[in-house]
Amino acid sequence: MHKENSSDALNRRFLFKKCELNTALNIISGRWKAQIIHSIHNGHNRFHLLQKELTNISEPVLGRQLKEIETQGIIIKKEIPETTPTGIEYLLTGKGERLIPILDNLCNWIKENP
Amino acid sequence: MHKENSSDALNRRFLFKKCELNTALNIISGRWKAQIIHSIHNGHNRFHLLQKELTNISEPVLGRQLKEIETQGIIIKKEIPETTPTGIEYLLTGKGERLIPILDNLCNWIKENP
DNA sequence: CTTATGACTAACAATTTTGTTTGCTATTGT
DNA sequence: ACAATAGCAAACAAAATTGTTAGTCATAAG
Repeated sequence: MHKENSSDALNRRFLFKKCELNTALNIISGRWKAQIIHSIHNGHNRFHLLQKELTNISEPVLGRQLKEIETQGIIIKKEIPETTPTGIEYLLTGKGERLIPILDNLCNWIKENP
Repeated sequence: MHKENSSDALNRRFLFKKCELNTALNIISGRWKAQIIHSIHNGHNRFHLLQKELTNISEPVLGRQLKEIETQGIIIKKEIPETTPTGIEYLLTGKGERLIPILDNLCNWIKENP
């Protein structure tokens, strides 16, 4: 986990204070996070659908990434009634939705500046 | 370094293929990179100026981050003539300049969605 | 002749991130 | 009875990122 007072942790906090840009990047820069957010936006909004989309991801890894972006308020979980076992839907929050165009810009930036 | 065939490396490549978004994020998601790009844009375009801006960064770390964003074509180095020791200026390339508004959007996104 | 400057680099250690193995829940289909 | 489904979680191992220590070069100032 985190060591609170390692140089690494101190530097991370220094950057968070310096500019919100670093906070934002911290949220979306995990290995699968941006892709998960995009995939949910494209309708792959169930655990097993995401597993299919992200061929090589393992269950614990997907679970962790989902939990982290949930903690950051990018997605929320919603139980689907009358399903067994109880299905869970992932939905983008407003914050999450407003991130989508920025991710698209990033995508186009690379396409136009290879 | 890199292990070419570790699961981690394979997954990274899977994502690069899946969507350019992941390539873009890979370029800017190092600990200091986005902040360095922004600082250069704001005129802190010398090695020693960046060191002052990023209080706690060490020289080897700054050197590495600069080299990486140079390799990605975000910045270029330029010798300043008639200086001893020879000074180096860092300049954003076109690709780098076109990244700035996107970083600003990310910054505003967090400010507006805390 | 020692120290300072500007701009690094290699080698190594600390820390964090990512991935793996194993196990769980409750219900339905065979 | 047994496997299958959907959706996880803890504990651990592997790998990558980040930070540290020590050194380089050429010139100029004290």
